[in-house]
Amino acid sequence: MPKVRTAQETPLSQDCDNCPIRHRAVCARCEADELRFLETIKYYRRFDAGQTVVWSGDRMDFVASVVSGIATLSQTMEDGRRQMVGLLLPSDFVGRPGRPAAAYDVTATSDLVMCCFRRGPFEDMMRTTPSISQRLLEMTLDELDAAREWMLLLGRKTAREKIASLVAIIARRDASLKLHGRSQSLSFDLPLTREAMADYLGLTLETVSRQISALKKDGVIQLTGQRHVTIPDFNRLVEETGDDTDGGFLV
Amino acid sequence: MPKVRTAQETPLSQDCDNCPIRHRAVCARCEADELRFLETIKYYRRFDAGQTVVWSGDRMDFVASVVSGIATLSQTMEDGRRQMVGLLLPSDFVGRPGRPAAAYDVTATSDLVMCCFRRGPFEDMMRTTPSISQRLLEMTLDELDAAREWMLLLGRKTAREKIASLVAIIARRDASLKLHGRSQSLSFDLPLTREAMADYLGLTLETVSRQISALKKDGVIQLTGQRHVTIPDFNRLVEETGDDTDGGFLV
DNA sequence: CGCAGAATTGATACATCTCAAGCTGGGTGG
DNA sequence: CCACCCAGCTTGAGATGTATCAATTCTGCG
Repeated sequence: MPKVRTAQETPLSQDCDNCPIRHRAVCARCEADELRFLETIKYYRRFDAGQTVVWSGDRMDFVASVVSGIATLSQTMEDGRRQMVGLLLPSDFVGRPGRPAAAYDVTATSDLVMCCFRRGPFEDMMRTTPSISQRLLEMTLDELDAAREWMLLLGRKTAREKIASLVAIIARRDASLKLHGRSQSLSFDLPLTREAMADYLGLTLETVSRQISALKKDGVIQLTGQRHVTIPDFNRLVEETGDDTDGGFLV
Repeated sequence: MPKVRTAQETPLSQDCDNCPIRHRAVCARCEADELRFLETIKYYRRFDAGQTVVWSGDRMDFVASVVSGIATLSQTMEDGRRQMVGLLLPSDFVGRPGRPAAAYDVTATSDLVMCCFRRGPFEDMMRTTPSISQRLLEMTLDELDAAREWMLLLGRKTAREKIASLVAIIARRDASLKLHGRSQSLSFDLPLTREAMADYLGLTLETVSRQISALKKDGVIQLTGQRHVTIPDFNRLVEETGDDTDGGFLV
């Protein structure tokens, strides 16, 4: 039967105008002439699910946008304890202008396509092109808010609240992509293994599994197979997250 | 004996040239004429230790730099669980351009002086002055790195490692202010109560107290009174943090 | 001197981790 | 085509680190 198709096989256009993340990525505010320049310093790279994009400490000669798929940022301690510190979705930015080495491990969680910009020319462009650096500032401030939300989760939430929060975040993102209404029942695949969820939530994978089972038993979520989730009542799920039920949601 | 002097009593110059944070704050890269403009939109505010600067959700018509003293950013859940998500030291930036309301509680941990810029004019200036927005981007990227380091601490470190990490961070900052050599014995005051440390570390204050006692008993730190700490061997302390002993330290 | 806030210390409870065994589903080789 | 295999997942039993509840003890200050 057909072998799994690896990510390298399909070619990609260099054309920024038809790019699916054109209006959300770091280039969102660029004018036509600026895009033409970006096209000269960019190249696409594809990774299969599970592949490592870069290791922490490796030299990194590019910065990039996630075009499709999901990647994670994580840190590992000497004895192997691991903490995910970023979940990168399409349009998110990877790398730090001015920094020659990766500060975190970057891993493709699904098949992944990245739009890479050679770091030197990109840095030059940032100096002269406010539309790039202003957009990057905005995105970085959003990421900082998300990181702080995550600090509350890691420091103070219970295992059950952590799982509910993660499911709610994935549900929200999925809903925003599919443009559903809010209160009807939502249904989507979890893009992470139990182990990756554990790394994200500061738990063990056994605890993740137990809490998912508990939320299922209590009717907060329904599972089809191991990855597919249905949310019968989104408000009920939000109650389980420990967050304010009324507004105030960032990112 | 003399009454505690409240923060309001000493007047302050508006002169940016003599500002103690001139070369580290958001204005670090400004030219003389840009400073002259900033002087027209800025004002100082003082807060006593313990005072709240703003509450999460409050309207916030300014952004600001910490001139002296220490402030914290924190989030509170409905049932009172609290997590600190930022520790603001002199030269750090408070507030988000473009956001009309505070996203976090901001509290003065010590007597505090802030240099506030009216938000509207500051945002206008950002659009036209790359030296401001580029510096802000750099500072925000640094904060994001610090937040991610903190996520590792919150998600994966033991209580003992958390305390050691906090003490090491305060020691490093103190050393960088005083320009000590690295390995000689360091000595400084903890700028936080046990409760504030607990909020920072995702622990209870009892656990903080116990772990400080344990590090003291093991000779990793020495205590004079409840707040003053001496580090006889900085490398020994770093070993207790769980971090890589060799290089790779961010922020 | 005595009070109030901050910190320490003790005893116990409990959430999560750890170690271990078994399950499930999809791909593969015989 | 079937049995096997393996990664991913679930479940169980017991260990352990931290929280919780409750007394004291410090310390600075009025």
